[in-house]
Amino acid sequence: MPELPEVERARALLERAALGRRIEAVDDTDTFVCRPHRPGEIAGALEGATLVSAHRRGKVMWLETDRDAALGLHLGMAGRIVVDDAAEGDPPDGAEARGDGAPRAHPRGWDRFTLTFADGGRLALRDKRRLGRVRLDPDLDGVGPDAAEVSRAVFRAAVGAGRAPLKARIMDQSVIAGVGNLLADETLWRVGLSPHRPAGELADDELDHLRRTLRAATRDAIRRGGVHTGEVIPFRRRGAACPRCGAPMERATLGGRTTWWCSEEQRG
DNA sequence: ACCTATGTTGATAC
DNA sequence: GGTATCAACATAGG
Repeated sequence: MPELPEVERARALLERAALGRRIEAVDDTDTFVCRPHRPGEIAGALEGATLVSAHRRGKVMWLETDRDAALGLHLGMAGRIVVDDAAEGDPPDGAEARGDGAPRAHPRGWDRFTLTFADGGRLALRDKRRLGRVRLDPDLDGVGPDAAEVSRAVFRAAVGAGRAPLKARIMDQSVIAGVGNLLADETLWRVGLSPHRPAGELADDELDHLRRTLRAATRDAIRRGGVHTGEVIPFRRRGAACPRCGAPMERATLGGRTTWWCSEEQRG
């Protein structure tokens, strides 16, 4: 699930539901999710601290505390943030208990990291695949500028270089941060650019158009609830036709990820 | 049963 | 250094 839009919604949930609360206990016993920390290390740094702010760059989130320690959170491939047993996007409280709402996406058994607050509530990283990650004081050195905020000049210089295919370039988190597989396909389809174009061959006006469209696609996805709400996402399947022009959608593996594009509007 | 697929990233090899 | 490939995890589905 989680690309920039999902992470931003998770960050907003943390901001409105977790700030100001005091941490009483920490479960950091999943050594894969909490690597390279030892069990108890994160707990020792955070127990007794109060959460004061929630931040994001690309797909990396972190919570600052009233101590010297920050709590880094990465949702990986399937992670969600759950506060007081409600995740962002869940049906209203009580719906599940009454049996008239959609079931929660993941049972509590997939909580890989948990903060228990002094008020009795809890915050969890719920992640069935365990590819999410929790770290103290996360290192942001290798994370490029946020895809939703990068300036035109920086975007031109960063994205318009190299001979890797355009799709691989915009998914490179050290180049710009936040774009994943679905947002990349959605954005390139909206612009009408081939995912195979060598990034360094793009003209400045193409890069500007790409940046504008990426920001629009990102905004739309945040507002609508996630990258799966993209216009072309339902057409990423065998036999589908482009919803704009009717030409066949094509598929290939690019940058290690399954890529779909319109055979007509996104010619190389 | 067996094979593929999946929104991520990081280590490794060329 | 930049780029490509595979492995890490745990499912779900054909």
